[in-house]
Amino acid sequence: MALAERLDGVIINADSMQVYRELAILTARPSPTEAARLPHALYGFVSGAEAYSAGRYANDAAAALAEARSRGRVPIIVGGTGLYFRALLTGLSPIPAADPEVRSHWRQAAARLTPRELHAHLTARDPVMAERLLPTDPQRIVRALEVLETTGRSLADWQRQPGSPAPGLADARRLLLLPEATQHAAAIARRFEAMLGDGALAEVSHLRALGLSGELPIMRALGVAPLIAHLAGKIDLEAAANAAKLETRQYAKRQLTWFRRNMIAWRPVKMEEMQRSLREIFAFIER
RNA sequence: GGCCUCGUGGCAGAGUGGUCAUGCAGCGCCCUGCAAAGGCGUGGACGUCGGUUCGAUUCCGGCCGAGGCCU
Repeated sequence: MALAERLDGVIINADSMQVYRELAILTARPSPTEAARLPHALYGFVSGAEAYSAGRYANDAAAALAEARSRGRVPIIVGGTGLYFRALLTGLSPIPAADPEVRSHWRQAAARLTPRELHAHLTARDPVMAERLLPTDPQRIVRALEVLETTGRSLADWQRQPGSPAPGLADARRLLLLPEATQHAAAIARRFEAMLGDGALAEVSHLRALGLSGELPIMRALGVAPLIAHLAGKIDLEAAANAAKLETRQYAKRQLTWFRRNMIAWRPVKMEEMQRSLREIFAFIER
């Protein structure tokens, strides 16, 4: 927010869950007040009934960047989804979107078959990808199968073609906000309690009433499953909160593993020091 | 005071005279269109002291601790 104000910027989302309309509190989306104060893009604009994707994000974000440019605003891309940043900064291989029917066929197959059986299908059709993927990884096996079937070419083949970064990001300044490790668990707990105080339970209750499939990404947002279990009378609120905090900690850990590996050249900023470092951060951005 | 049951890794929970429980958590890691997803790997234990035995977490005894019943 401080950067956006200073630079006359627009804040563009890079978080896979903050795109969904139905979940504002639980995904820690910018509040309506914040959103009114400064231009924001790609927040809460997708129905939870849809499965959004990195591919769609790459297109939407490129459009948001172009729009920012045309208005003379500085784009400030903010979020925690490493793959979305990769999609923007490195680009994804130019693979056509999977045919919806083919996709749903293989996803249903995945629900019915064991991962190994699914993998056997892949081995029969695309030995190269089958070799590359573990027979225990149904999600990626499905992806390989649907790409092969809709395009007639192996995913391995497609992935040999490098993607291209979104235009204008070559000289992007990259900041990596990092939590203080020893205080992270406590911060996560506090954040979840605050979400409950802000009405997360009611939000999930509305989401639950939509009766969406549990397979959809929105239903896998952190805290959704435990809060639904509580609403269904299966566990008490404290147990639900503990479960939500636990899955958040586990997610944060995976996230950090990704960052360590993929965001090596980013400039680290300790979250606790962000306020104090603002001047320094401005200098880094504006150099 | 007596009798009985029990005492396994952070937690739950099997089991055995000599070889591995397992699950969860923790820790490490992977990642090109569901990524807040999906997947892989991994340390750590048998309350304590003695006895029996080639060998005891496993059998026997003392002690300590927990629970139950009786007085």
